[in-house]
Amino acid sequence: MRMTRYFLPVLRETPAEAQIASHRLMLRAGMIQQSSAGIYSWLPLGLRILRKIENIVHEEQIAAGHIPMLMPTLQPASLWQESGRYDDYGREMLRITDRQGRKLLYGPTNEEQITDIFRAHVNSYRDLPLTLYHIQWKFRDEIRPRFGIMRGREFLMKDGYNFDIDKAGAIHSYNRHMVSYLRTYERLGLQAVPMRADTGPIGGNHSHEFLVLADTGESEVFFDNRILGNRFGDRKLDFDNREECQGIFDEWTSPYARTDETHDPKEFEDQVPAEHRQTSRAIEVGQIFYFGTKYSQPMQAMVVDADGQRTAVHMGSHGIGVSRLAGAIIEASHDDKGIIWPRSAAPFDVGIVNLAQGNTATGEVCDDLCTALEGLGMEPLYDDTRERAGSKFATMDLIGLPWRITVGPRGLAVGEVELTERRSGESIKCTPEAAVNRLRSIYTGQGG
RNA sequence: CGGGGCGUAGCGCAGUCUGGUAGCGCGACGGCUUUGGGAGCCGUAGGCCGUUGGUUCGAAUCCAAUCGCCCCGACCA
Repeated sequence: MRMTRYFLPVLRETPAEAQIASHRLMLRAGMIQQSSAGIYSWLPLGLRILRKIENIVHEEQIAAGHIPMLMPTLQPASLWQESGRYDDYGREMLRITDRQGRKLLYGPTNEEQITDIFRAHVNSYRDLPLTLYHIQWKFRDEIRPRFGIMRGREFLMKDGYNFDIDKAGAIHSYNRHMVSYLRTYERLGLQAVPMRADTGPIGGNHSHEFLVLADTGESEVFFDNRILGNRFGDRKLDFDNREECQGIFDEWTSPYARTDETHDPKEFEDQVPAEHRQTSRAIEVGQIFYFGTKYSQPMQAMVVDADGQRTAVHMGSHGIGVSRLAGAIIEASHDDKGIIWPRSAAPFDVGIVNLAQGNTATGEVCDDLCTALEGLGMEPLYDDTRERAGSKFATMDLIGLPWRITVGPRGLAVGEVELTERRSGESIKCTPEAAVNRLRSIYTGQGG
C-alpha cells in the first residue's frame, strides 16, 4: 500500500481527552475517531488491526470445533421478556421502538437469540454437543464510557454459546473454551491470566475472567505470580478429549488468581507463599460462563435424551472483547514513540521508507521491495510521501509496524538498505534482496 | 446518577475575572532554501467563540436555559 493513496490521518499532538496510552496512541496513529461518548469510527488502519484480531479469534474458535454464524445487532424485546432479562438487565440495555411501535433492543449479548435459534432446530441429544459463535457489534449503555475503545458503549465482541446434554458435557465445553482463549491471547502476544470471577447479569455459577496485567486496567487482581510462567506453546491438543482439556484447565486455574470481586485475603495467604503473592491492575479481555439451564429452562430449549425424556440443555457462554483487545495489546506493548504491534496483529507487516522521494534509484528499489514482499504474501506500507526523514521515521514508530526498511541515496550508493526491528530498535544494513530474504525467513520460516 | 472540569481554526491552547470589532503554536496551502530522526524564511487560506434566549450603545467575555464532551466514583467484554 502506498501511503499517498491511503488514508492515515496521524496526529502530531495528543488530543486533550485521551488519558491512557492506548487511547492516546489509537487517536494519534489514525486508528479511530470518536463519534460520540463511547462510540467510535474505525479508520482504515484501525480496521486492519480489528480484522487481524478477528481472524485469529476465528481460527482458534474453529480449531476448537466451534461453528461461526452471525446474529443481528437488533433483537426483539419479546425474547428477553421470555428469559426475564428484559426487566433485569436495567438501563445498560439500549431499548428502541420501531415505527410500528414494536419494542427492540440493541443486543448487549445474545443468549436469548441463540437459544431461540437452537430450540427451533435441535430436538435430540444426538445433535449435541453444539457450540455456535459470532463476532458482532454489541451495545451496552455504560454509565460512564471512558478510555477510548477500552470502555466504549459500542464494541466488537466474539460471543459463543455451547449446548450440551448434561453438566459434564457443558463443563468440557467450558474447559475447551478456556483452552481456545488461552491460545488466542498467546497468539496475540498477550499474557492473559484466567481468574475466578463473578457471574454478573449473565448468571450461572461457574465463571472465569481473563486478565491482562496493565497499570491502567480497571480491575484489581490478586494472584500467585508463578502462573506468569505458564505458556501454551506449540503443544498439540485434541479438543474433544475431556481429560486433556481438563488437564490444561487445571494447570491454569490451580494457582490462586482472583479479581477483587472474588478475592479472599485469608485464602490468598494460606495458599500462596508471601514471595509469590502479587497484586496488580489488569484489563479484562474475556470471560467464560457455565450457567446450566438458566436460559434453556424458561425458554424451553429442550432435547430428547437417550432415555426418551425431554430435558433442558446445559449451556454456557463465552466472550472475548475483540475491539478491547486492540487497546489491551497497545497497553501491553508500546514505548514513548508509539505502538509496538506483535506480528500477529500488525496492520501491515513492514514499512518501507523512501528517504528521497522523487529520486529514481530509491524509487525503483522501493517499488521492487513492495513487489517482492507482496509476492511473498506480506503486506508492506510504502511511505512514498515527500515528508522529511525525521517525520517519516516518527510516523512509522508511531503506527508501530514490526519492521521498517529504510531506503536512502547514501545507503544505495553502496548497495545497501537498512532493516530495522521496531521492538528492539536494532538495525542491519544489507542489500534489498537480503532484507527480503530475512523477512521471508522470519515470516514463513523459509529461505534465509 | 453524585462530585469536578471543559466547549474559541483540523489539533493543542490563550483571551472570559475587569464587556469595546478574535489571537498564539502545530498542521494545511504556495514560494525559495534545505533534505538519514518531527527543518528555516516569506506569504496565503481557515472561526456565527457549542446552541438558544436575555442584559447592554456594544457580549467569546455578564445572566439564564439547553446540548455535547472529559475526569473521579458505583456498573461491565
